[in-house]
Amino acid sequence: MSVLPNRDRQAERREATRREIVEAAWEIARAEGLSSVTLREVAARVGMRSPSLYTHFASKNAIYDAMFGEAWSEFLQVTLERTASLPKAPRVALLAMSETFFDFAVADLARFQLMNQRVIPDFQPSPESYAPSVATLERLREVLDRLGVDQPEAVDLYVSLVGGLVDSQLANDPGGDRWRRLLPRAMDMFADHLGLPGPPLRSTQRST
Amino acid sequence: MSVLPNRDRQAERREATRREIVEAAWEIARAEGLSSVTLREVAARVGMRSPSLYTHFASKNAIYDAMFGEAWSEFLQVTLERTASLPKAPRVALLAMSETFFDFAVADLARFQLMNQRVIPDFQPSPESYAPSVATLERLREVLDRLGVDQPEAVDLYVSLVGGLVDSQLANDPGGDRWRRLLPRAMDMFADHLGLPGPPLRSTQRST
DNA sequence: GTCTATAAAAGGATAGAC
DNA sequence: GTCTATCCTTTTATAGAC
Repeated sequence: MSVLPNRDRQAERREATRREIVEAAWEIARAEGLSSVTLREVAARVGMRSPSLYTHFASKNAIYDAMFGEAWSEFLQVTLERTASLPKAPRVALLAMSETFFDFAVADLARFQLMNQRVIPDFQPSPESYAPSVATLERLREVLDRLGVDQPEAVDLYVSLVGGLVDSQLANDPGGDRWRRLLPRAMDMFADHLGLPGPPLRSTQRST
Repeated sequence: MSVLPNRDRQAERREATRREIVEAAWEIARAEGLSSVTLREVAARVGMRSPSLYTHFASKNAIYDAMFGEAWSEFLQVTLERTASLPKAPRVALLAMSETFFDFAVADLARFQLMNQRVIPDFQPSPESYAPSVATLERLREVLDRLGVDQPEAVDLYVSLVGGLVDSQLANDPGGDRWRRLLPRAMDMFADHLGLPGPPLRSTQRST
């Protein structure tokens, strides 16, 4: 019957409600597009009226902000797990990482747009929500460096290369694998360029 | 004083008004974002009231459709001009093309989003507006083939590579050139991968 | 071809009762 | 913490006069 446990339970309940709201917003974003998220529909999905959302979020953009932070936190976690133990061979490791990133990005267009593109004109992530994205890139640099990708420009090139394949996949063949199948070739190209050791991931093939 | 000249003038005037409307929509899209285009503001910019727009376009999405078609037509024209006479050396030609594409894409975020990303949830381009994008890719395949990039997968890789650099530039360094500077390196990497002849575009540099 | 008037809906956000 | 009530704005689109 002490006070603190009650406070804890209240805080937990509050946090759970916040999560419910954000999850409802994700559902709408996935189904109807990021810009189609409305407070009314979010509220309806959690069994509330829209004004009640203001108890938990200061504005609609605050919900987008929570979504942004959550998405990058998830990606950071995926990154940390995937990079905790990588294959020794640099090329194999590069491919494993790329496939992880690719699959995460391609699994959810709305999430990808919120994380990496500027779809909501007046939305700017807060420093707290931005932090996990910085941490992710930091971790990526660290791992790439250990694989022999030690030039900053090469890291930029790697990010662009994988990101470009994701983009093409989402834009031109959503749900398919036309660009995902290019990952081994792309990683070989990249590894060859940097002179990374090891046998090629795929047998070199001629055009005819 | 014949009839047909009058008809012609009317048709010209009508077409000019359509162009004015689309140009006003572009201005708003560039200034406030693609999804912030509203009929009221478009109308205001051309000195009309919003209902009058329906004389020229059946719906708001019809305006987006005209914008989409116009953007790809411009890009097709830029592509045709740039590829009409290319440097003989494959690597130099690749770089020249990439720089043209990159600069066109990076010059206008709203245009890039409308052309290549799915920012407006319920917008689907009409076949007529989609046509110039098909023609552009066709022309690209043709030119790349002549440069020695004759595998379909290599074309996909090229498109992703340049597109990824554009994406990174727009997302992480808008207005800058951090990723544009990587174009020569990226083209060398790509050319090396395909065994294209010619000296590298940039001197090979070590990491230390 | 453009206007006024207006529909009809939906949007984000606030005030104040409970 | 959630509600009702409501504000005020904005949105796309239509009807009908001129």
